Amino acid sequence: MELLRVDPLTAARRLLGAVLTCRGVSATVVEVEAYGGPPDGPWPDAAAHSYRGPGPRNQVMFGPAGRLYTYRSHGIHVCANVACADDGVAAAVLLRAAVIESGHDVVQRRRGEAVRESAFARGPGNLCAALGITMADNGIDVFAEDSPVHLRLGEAQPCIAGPRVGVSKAADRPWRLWLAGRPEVSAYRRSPRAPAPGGSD
DNA sequence: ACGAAGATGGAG
DNA sequence: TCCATCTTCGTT
Repeated sequence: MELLRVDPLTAARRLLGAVLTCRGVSATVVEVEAYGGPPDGPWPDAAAHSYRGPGPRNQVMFGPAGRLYTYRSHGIHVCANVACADDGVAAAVLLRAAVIESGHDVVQRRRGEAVRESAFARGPGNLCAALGITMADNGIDVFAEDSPVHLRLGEAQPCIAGPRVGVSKAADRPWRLWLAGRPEVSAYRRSPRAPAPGGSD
């Protein structure tokens, strides 16, 4: 996908407003985080899974743009990224929150009756739970017509940037982007292990 | 081989 | 603030 063959921050901007369709649900992406870049290149990112080189878990980050990179977080949750940049360059954009456009009944069933609509896909783990994305989806091309997880890019939209959530390295780098005025965007929580704000980054 | 930390989320 | 749960990684 040509539009995502760019650095992760630019790709993140292009993914805001994109429509994700998967297993009976479609949703508009409203919050993302950029990750990656070569460790010795112009975009070194100590918080990225790719920072210490390719391995079984993160190999999709090193592949072509437009592939889904899923990983398990804390042994419990599934989180999803879209790989970006050129083939061979490790970079990806984490999908952090979305607005459900259709399939509300399906999402309510998946997330539980007590969950409110604004929290349906708030947070990367909840987003995957709502859309039915699992670890079996790792590596699929989200721009292929017959893909079970499909993405359609939208129009460029004005967005706000701030520090990434939950990372202890490069904690102040403003690589989290979101659309203004959206209640579905997750709350900012700094990692308790991150050094004091304003430290080296 | 062992232990700590982790791109989280929900409860207290 | 704490904990569930398990994989990955750094250290012994």
